[in-house]
Amino acid sequence: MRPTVNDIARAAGVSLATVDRVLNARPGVTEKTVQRVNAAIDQLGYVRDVTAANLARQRRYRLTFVLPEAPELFVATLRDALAEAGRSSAADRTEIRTLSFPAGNPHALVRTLRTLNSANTDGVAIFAPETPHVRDAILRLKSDGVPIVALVSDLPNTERDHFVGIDNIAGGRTAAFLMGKFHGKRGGSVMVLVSSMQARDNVERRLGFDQVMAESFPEIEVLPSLENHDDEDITARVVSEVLDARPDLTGVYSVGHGSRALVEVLRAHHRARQLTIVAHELTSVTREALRSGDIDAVVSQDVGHIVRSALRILRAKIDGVGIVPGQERIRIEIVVRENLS
Amino acid sequence: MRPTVNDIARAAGVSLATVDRVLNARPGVTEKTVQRVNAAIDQLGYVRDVTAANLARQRRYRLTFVLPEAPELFVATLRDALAEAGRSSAADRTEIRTLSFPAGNPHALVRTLRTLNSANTDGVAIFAPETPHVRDAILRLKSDGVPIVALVSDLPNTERDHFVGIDNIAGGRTAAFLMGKFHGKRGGSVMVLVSSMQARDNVERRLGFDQVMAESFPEIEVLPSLENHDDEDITARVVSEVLDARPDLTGVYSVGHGSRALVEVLRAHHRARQLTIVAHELTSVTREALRSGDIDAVVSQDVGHIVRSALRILRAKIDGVGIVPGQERIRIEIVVRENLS
DNA sequence: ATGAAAGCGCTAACAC
DNA sequence: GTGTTAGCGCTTTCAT
Repeated sequence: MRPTVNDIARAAGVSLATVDRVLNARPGVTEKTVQRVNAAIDQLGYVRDVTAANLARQRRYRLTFVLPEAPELFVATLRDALAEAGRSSAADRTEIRTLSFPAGNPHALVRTLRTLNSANTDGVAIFAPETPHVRDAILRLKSDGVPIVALVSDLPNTERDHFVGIDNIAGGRTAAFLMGKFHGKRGGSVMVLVSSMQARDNVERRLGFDQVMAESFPEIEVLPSLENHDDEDITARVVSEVLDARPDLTGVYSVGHGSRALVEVLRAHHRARQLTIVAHELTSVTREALRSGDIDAVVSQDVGHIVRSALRILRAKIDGVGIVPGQERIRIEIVVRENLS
Repeated sequence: MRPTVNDIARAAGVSLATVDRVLNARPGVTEKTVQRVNAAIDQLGYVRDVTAANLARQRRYRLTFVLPEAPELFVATLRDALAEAGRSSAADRTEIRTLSFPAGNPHALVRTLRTLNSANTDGVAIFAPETPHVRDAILRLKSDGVPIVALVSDLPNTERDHFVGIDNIAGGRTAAFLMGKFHGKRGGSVMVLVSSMQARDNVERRLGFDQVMAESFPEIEVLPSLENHDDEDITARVVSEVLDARPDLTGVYSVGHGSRALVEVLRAHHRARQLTIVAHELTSVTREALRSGDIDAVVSQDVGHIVRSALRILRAKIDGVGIVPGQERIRIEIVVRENLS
């Protein structure tokens, strides 16, 4: 039988209330008593039953997800995963609220963040680019005692409690490895399409991609980044231009979270099948393009895992308990036609 | 505020005990009362608090894992994952017991299974080949009311409650896709090394592999399976023979759970780098061989995920609650040098 | 500074 | 058949 607070109380010769005070590091206990209780705790090997504690405490976890209002399908899949998680969240006493801000509008984002405080939320998960004002808003929330996790794109200068997403440099390296290996030993040139060089994840992916292309596949020329700012018209135009200008093109690397316009243009030009195409994020578009053979490989991250992980981590931070690191490591998934779930 | 049993009792005009009886489908309640309680339940939108129920019930989950005593590193990684899970299992009132049987000894396995019953275990996870006696032993356990999940290799004729592992046909298809794509458009021949054609997962992988090689890469010849029965000496010998007999060999597909001897022989013959090599399961050996470039790709399954999933599913079956399918889907992971955790 | 006692949402004896 | 009551392991007033 596992020892309970009662066993500790008896062993230490104090009351339940005192044990509880020590357990929760609350003031009003003599140092000597604290010692005695702690001695009993590790002598009996006590581990507190978090579920019982939460029951007594009537704990609810009011968690807020802050997501961009963006056209990319990836964000939609993330929202779907969140909605799915919301369905079973009542069972874990979790209330999920989602706040949206227009992508690329840091002011709106900051305004949104300003509405949040420890009185109305117990934890925040945020998918947003890091700008100075955003950083300040997050620091304020943190100092208000609200745990924060960064989703998908890290916010390294905000003291966020955790980053839930893939290592994007390694993601770019993986994309390059696949590009090089699928490409074959002949020379060629690869177009790189990014959504924005402001987005940290995009920059990191491009960096990793360049590293491996240079190291391992020097015979392939990597063209300068084309920025599309997540605008499908821009994408259509710049991709068309390159396609016309470079009949020798052999590959395309789509760095950002959206690939719809790219796939459409490549198909219209009848170039998709001859090119080696590597994209990021599994969405209805990339899924279908993998199936048809238009895209060769997708480097992805499991949005369901990201959401569940964010929830677990926030709850753990709120409860002040540890996490299982292995369970929270978001893997860099490689998806090809044959392992398409 | 979420409604509680008290609210239901009040609304239905009955006592707590009666609500509890209805909730747990226990006998001794008039049909009419049942109706009234159920009406109140869905009128108030009641969802039972499973943690509170488990607290009151003092529920412990005594779970048994039955694993082969096998030389392959993969089994060792599975055991490690289990040990890791065991460390935090006290928090979820779960007691994990591991039973081992000598690989390839169905009698010993059956003897082990016979020691199990509903009095000494609440759920069983088993990684073993399906033989008639094994099937009977499992059916007996099932009819004793013990939930069963099959790990890694399915036991489809045993009415196991769930299979926790990858779709091995798709796993073989994935391996073939990588083999073909990495191989390049020249002809060639691929050696296939299986551990045993008795093992269902091996057979399925080989099947999937052949499908895709025939469909998509007909220019590559796929050689007949070489069985090694997980014996490293046999592996060394047969691989050496083929290597000598087929200087035109261009690829190797390692189907089984172990690849140590294979990697060693290929290195000794200085053939690893020129060949396209695809193996299964991420272990210290395949990890190192990916890093060195000796193995090109590994098709794997996350053992940590497998173990956590098995635990969640068994607990859910015991509690009679549902699972989140997306969370329990074991992904077919593709691991290359650059996304090596 | 410490303790007694009630209660969180649910289950399970034991009455009636 | 149905209700009363005492917990499960922990937290939290409110006394002392």
